[in-house]
Formats: sequence, structure tokens, C-alpha cells
Amino acid sequence: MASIYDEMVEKTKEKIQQSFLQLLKEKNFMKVSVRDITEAAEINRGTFYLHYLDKYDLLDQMEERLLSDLEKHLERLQPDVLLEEAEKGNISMHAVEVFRYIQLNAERFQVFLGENNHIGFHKRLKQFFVEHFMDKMMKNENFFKGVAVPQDYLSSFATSAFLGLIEQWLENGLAETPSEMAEMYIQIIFFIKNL
Amino acid sequence: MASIYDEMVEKTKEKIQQSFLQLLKEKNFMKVSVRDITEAAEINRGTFYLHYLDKYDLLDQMEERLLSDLEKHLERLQPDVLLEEAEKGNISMHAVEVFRYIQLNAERFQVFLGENNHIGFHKRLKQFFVEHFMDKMMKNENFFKGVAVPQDYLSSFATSAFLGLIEQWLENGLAETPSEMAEMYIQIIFFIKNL
DNA sequence: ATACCAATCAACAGTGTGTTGAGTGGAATC
DNA sequence: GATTCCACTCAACACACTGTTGATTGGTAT
Repeated sequence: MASIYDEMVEKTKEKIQQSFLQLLKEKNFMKVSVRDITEAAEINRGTFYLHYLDKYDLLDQMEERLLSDLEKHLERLQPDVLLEEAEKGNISMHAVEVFRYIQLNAERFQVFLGENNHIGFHKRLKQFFVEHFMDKMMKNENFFKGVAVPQDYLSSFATSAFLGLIEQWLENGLAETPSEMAEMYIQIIFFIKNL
Repeated sequence: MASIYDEMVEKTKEKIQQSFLQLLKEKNFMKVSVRDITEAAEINRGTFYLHYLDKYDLLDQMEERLLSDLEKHLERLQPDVLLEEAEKGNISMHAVEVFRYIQLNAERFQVFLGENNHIGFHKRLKQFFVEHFMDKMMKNENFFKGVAVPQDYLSSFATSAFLGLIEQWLENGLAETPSEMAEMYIQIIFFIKNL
């Protein structure tokens, strides 16, 4: 059903997104104009507006795509299974998959989380992890049972900690392998749990 | 030495910053124009450029000020003393001071860390805590000694976790008192340390 | 052949930018 | 008391980016 027109559109959007990503490595989101994008993509400026409302919409769609793909990897990750495996000294395959996905899309994560750019991707990502992972985690296990700190604070605390790990990884230029990261993550989670 | 001219300049800059802050509550940083700012501040648009290069410079100066003031509170906080006190069940007065400073400047922190605004304040704040606090913390104590995870990852992890706590506090509209926050923070730090 | 569709092109009014040069009024200096 | 100084005002400037429009091109499907 993918007509040649659909492919044409896909190709154009791909060019736009790639050029945009490239530009975001150099400049602020704010300093990147639609003009810049379309010139880099070698398309007419008017064409941009056939696909996106404005550059906010473009960024939003790209972020949305990144997160919805991440969701697919994350939903396979069962907190209870993960912890069970961890107790046996194994690393859940699905946990590695999550880090592998991040590695595969490192360019996007780096740019969207980079200090110049991103408007709210950090918050968005954090919210995402709280909803799709941490909440499950905290409900399915007697997590943090030893600490008299409200749920929402613990959730924010743990999620931010996890994000901090990922940010450091991205900043280090992905020097570690996804397996190493998964192991590191398990260690920390486990370490926090084991009180 | 504060001539009447200096006061005049201070007053104008104050008006600009206040109007800017107010506008950032409503709109994106990007959607706030210099025009908007000067109209709200009831000054001539040209006057803005007598004090700031552009709106980036304005934001930068405001962030810088917030962090350099925070630094003064933070440098009094000795990690070893903090942990010593914690062992005795006390909360370090200086730890409370840090949260009190954040409470006092909540408006700014909320806006700069808000999802719409801020370009890199989160990263800046994180970097700030890593340098001014976490590094000291980790060197002065045998922290995380039970976990085989590299220093930089632990540092990023712990700092993000701490920031997560603060973000949640700001999001909750500062429902807790600075003392309660300090206690919560000590509990988590202590909890992590006590392995 | 003809209707379709993505993309092109040129032109549009509107808005914001940063800068300039002349002018205002109060404060400090002589 | 005249003059200089200074923050600020005001109007105007060229320039850049925006989002939209209507006409056009060149392949593709009917």
C-alpha cells in the first residue's frame, strides 16, 4: 500500500529530519531557522510547511517517535523478572535491549538532551520513565521499604538517578557497551533495593 | 559609592528581569521577544540593549546570579560534618539553609527548570552540584564502596537523584518545609551510604 | 488524455532584530 | 548658574525569518 507518493513524502521528511539533527549539533534550536533546515535539506522552504506546522512541530514529532519506539522496548521489561534475574546474577536480556536502543539512537538522545538544545525533552523523558517503568517498579516490589520518604519523591529521585546514568553514558561518548550499562544499572538498582 | 546612576541602572535591570520572569511563566523562552519584555517593563526597547546583548545574555546573567548565590550557601556545607551529624540523628543547619535558599528563589528555579523554558539550566545546575558538592562528598567518604561502578557514573547518578528530589519539591509547589526536605535528603543519602 | 500529487518558485505582509543619531531631563562638576 | 555627564527615550533603518498563497513543473495513476 506504500504508493510512490508515500515514499516520496517519507524521503523528504527524512531529509528534513536529518538536516535538522545535523544543525542542532551546531546551534541552538532557537537559532536554527526553517530556512537553515530547508537549505541544508536542499528542498524548497514551502515544502517544509507541507509536512510540519513549524519547527516546534518538527521537534515534537521527532521526540514523540523516539519515545514511542523506546516504549516498545520498555514494555517488555518486567520489573519482577528483572529483579529475580538480578538475584541470580543474570542481566535481563530486555534490559540490555533498552540500552541497545539508546545506543542505536544515541545521536538523537545526545542532541535532544544536549545543553544548548532541547526545550523539555529531559522532562519528557523523565516523565516517560516514571510512567512506564518506575511506577511499575515501585508497586510490584517492596521498594525502599526502609525509608520514610513519600512515594512521589522516591519516584522522582530514582528516575532522575537512572537518567543521570544514561546522561553520563551519552556524555562519555557511549564508551561502555549496552551490556555493561545494563549491569551497572542492575547493580545500582539492586544496591538500592538491598536494604 | 553607589551613585544615583548606579541605582538607576539597577532599578531598570530589576524591572527587566522581573518582567522577563513573569513572561517566562506564560510562554517559552523562544516565544518571549525583547519587545514583550520591554513593553512589560515599560521601558524603551533600545534601553534593553544598553544592558544586555540579547535575551540569551539576559537569561544567562540571571542563571549565573542564581548559581553564584547558591554557591555561597553550598560552600558552608561540609560533607563529613553533614554525615557525622546525620549519624547522631541531627540535620545539619547548613543543609537546611540550602533548601531555604531554593525556597526563597523558588520562582526562578521553577521557571528555569520548567518544561517549556530553560535551555540548559538543568545541565548547568547538575554540573554545579557535581563540582561543588558531589565530588567533595565522594572523596571525603568511602561512599558507594560496595558497588563496582565507575566514579563519574556514580557522581552523575547521585547528583541527578538529588536534583530529582528538588525538582519534585518544586513541582509539588514547595509543600514541604526546608527542614523536611533536608531530612528527606539526609535519609536518602544515609540510606545509600549505609550499605 | 487527463486527472492527480509532491515539490518548486516567487511574491506577500507581518513581526522581530540590533543599531543608529538626535533629543530629554535630572545630577554632578566647574 | 552654566556646562558636562549620564541613563533613558524616540523614531527610523536595513535585515532576517515567518507562514501563506497562487501559479507551475514533471512524473504517476486512471
